[in-house]
Amino acid sequence: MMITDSDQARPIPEPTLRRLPTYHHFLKTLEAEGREAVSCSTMGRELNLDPTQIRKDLAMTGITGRPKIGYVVTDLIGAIESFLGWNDIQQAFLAGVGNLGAALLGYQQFNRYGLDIVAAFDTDEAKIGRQVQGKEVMPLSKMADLARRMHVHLGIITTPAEHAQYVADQMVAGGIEAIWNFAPIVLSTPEHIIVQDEDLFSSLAVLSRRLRTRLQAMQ
Amino acid sequence: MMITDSDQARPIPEPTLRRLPTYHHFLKTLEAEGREAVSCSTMGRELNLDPTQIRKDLAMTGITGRPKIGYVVTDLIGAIESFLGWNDIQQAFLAGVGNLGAALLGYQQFNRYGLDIVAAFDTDEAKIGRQVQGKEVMPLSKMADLARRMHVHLGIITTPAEHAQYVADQMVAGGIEAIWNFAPIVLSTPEHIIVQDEDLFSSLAVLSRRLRTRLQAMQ
DNA sequence: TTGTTCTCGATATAAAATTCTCGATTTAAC
DNA sequence: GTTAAATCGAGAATTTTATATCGAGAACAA
Repeated sequence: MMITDSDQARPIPEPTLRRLPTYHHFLKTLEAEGREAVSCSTMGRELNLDPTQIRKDLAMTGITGRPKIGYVVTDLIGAIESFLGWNDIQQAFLAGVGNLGAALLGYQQFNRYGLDIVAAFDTDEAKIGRQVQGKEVMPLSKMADLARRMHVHLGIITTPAEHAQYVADQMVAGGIEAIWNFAPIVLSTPEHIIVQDEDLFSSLAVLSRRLRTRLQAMQ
Repeated sequence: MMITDSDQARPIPEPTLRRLPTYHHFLKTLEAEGREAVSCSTMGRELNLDPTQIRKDLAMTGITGRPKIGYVVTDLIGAIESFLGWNDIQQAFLAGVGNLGAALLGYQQFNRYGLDIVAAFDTDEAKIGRQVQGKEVMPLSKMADLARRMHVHLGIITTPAEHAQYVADQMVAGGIEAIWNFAPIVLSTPEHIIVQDEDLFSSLAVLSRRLRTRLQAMQ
């Protein structure tokens, strides 16, 4: 019987998933330099991580290394990409063409990481019909219907907090399976919907607290 | 002897810090609705979190609740804000006026969360001298010196990965204490510098993997 | 060939975070 | 008053995550 990573009984730890892109990026630079192989010890030194932790993370992708050598760089990159599903590109809709929404629309890099934002939606009449980063902004009212017809499974919410729940409801109505939510609220969605929150303020809180503690210690 | 939260011997768990803004935002909406008090059970139901976990998180801020009642909403908001240092506003420099950098420059909300981006820097001649979101873009070469003269302690990096390390070095040279890093690389900085990484791709990885697993399960 | 060094991978241990349990306390209803 | 319901706060138990240990395998130098 063939063993694939989807046979894994236990879900992948989220900390592991969050570290994989770090490895991926580092490996890409190694690849660009022409490095053939790399060990966890080397990576650990560069990335300030425990080598054992890296080894366990990488093992999750199903790849195996060789004693004394480590892992083949290109294989490792491929393993991470296929593990994360970055090979088959997902089409996505984005709702909320403000500062952040426009920024995400312009992130060409996403195309290399499994994500293609194919359309943007907003309720602001001034924005509808205009092109932002080369993508046309359409009325939010058309989103659900279009999502269903185009079989789009992924939605990105970059609206203000107060509109995020409505947008999420529309996405669910349109048959969207997963939501990348940049609004700082907890969305209420059916059980089966995958929601990934990306809250800038969470990150800012960690930073603020540390800096405050530091500055206070210095008086 | 007065006990303040800075007397805490043990560092605050990062997961706790990351959840505090979630509570804060929820409490703000309660406040707007005129709610006087709230219990952990109520919050837990709304935010899909364990009430005990919320209770422990809130206890970190030093606030105390009352049985049967819960916490006073406005007190709680104040406790979180002062705990995170969101009351005294930090001036910050931002380097890298691309899509994301420009978006952050336009985030007026930051002013209410202890952050004021006072200047932006870039190496692109086409951007230098221009106003972005009402803030003038200056040459990166002037950043370190200005940081020192203006006593700016916080730097935000929104450059492409390949320039992030150089920018970080400049920030450190300018006496900056803390860096909010949006570039997807691990910065190498002196021990005492606080670095908070905000990697969109980490978040995307979690989402990608879950969606891939889901779609695969459905064939 | 033989010994040395490096690294993987499995297992064990430790630390951190979450969840559960329960007594004490307060409010509000009876 | 007395009782019932709700909730806090402290501590225990569980789960998850991170780190340490160690044997075996592979490359390389002598």
